[in-house]
Amino acid sequence: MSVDKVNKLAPIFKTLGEPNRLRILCSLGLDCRPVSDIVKATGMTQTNVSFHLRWLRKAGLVRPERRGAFIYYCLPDGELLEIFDTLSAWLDLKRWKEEPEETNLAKNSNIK
Amino acid sequence: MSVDKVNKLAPIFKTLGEPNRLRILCSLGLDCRPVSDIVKATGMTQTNVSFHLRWLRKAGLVRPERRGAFIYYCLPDGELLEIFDTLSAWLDLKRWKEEPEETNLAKNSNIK
DNA sequence: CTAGTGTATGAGCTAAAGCACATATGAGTA
DNA sequence: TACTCATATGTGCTTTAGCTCATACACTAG
Repeated sequence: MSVDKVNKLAPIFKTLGEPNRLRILCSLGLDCRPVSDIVKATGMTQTNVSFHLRWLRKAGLVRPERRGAFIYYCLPDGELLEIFDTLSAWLDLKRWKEEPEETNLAKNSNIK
Repeated sequence: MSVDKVNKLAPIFKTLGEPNRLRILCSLGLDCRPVSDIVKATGMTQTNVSFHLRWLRKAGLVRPERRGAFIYYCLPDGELLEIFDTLSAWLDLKRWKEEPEETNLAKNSNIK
């Protein structure tokens, strides 16, 4: 994988790596929703939702759309959610087992 | 998407969101490589590579395997890299355009 | 125009991440 | 055993992310 790809993907992963931002994407699903809906759905403060929406906007993962006094946010499409599912399934099957509680690679030679 | 899935995915995304960690995964590809190889390939310091490898281990994305004096690191399989490609392609096609340099949603009503 | 609602922004605090230096551990070798 | 190489860990520093409070901005209704 190229340097370019790393530079493109890392900021996206970083954006997705914050649980509240992932919850916001989650709560959007395939619909467009106003901020106030997201606030209700997630239980986060309005300020904090707006804070994270800025990250998501800058990452290009959501788009704001004003409708009267409200600003609706939408995902580009459903594929991102599908990628989440693919990754989730992969994690369940393939991920290496967690190292047993604080394995100290230097102190225990339990590796082979 | 459920709360469980968010709790499972967010730490993975967070792990992948650090450019140096992504570069390390990158430099592994489908092979198993010793730390010293990663150091050479990435130009990072040994300390820093070890620091990030710990994150990757805890996330279950790499596994250490001692071979003599060396410790080799491997990915579980190639699917993770494929997921990267899928996401990368999606970003190229579907991602919303970045908001024009510091668009201030409060100050400009250029949103329809 | 004024008041009220919805949302974004700025300042400031705190906790955590990223990094390097020094050092410890573990394996191989003489 | 003692020495060297490969890698991990501990400590401390600096930067950044996440959060909240207060406030500004945009729109609507009267």
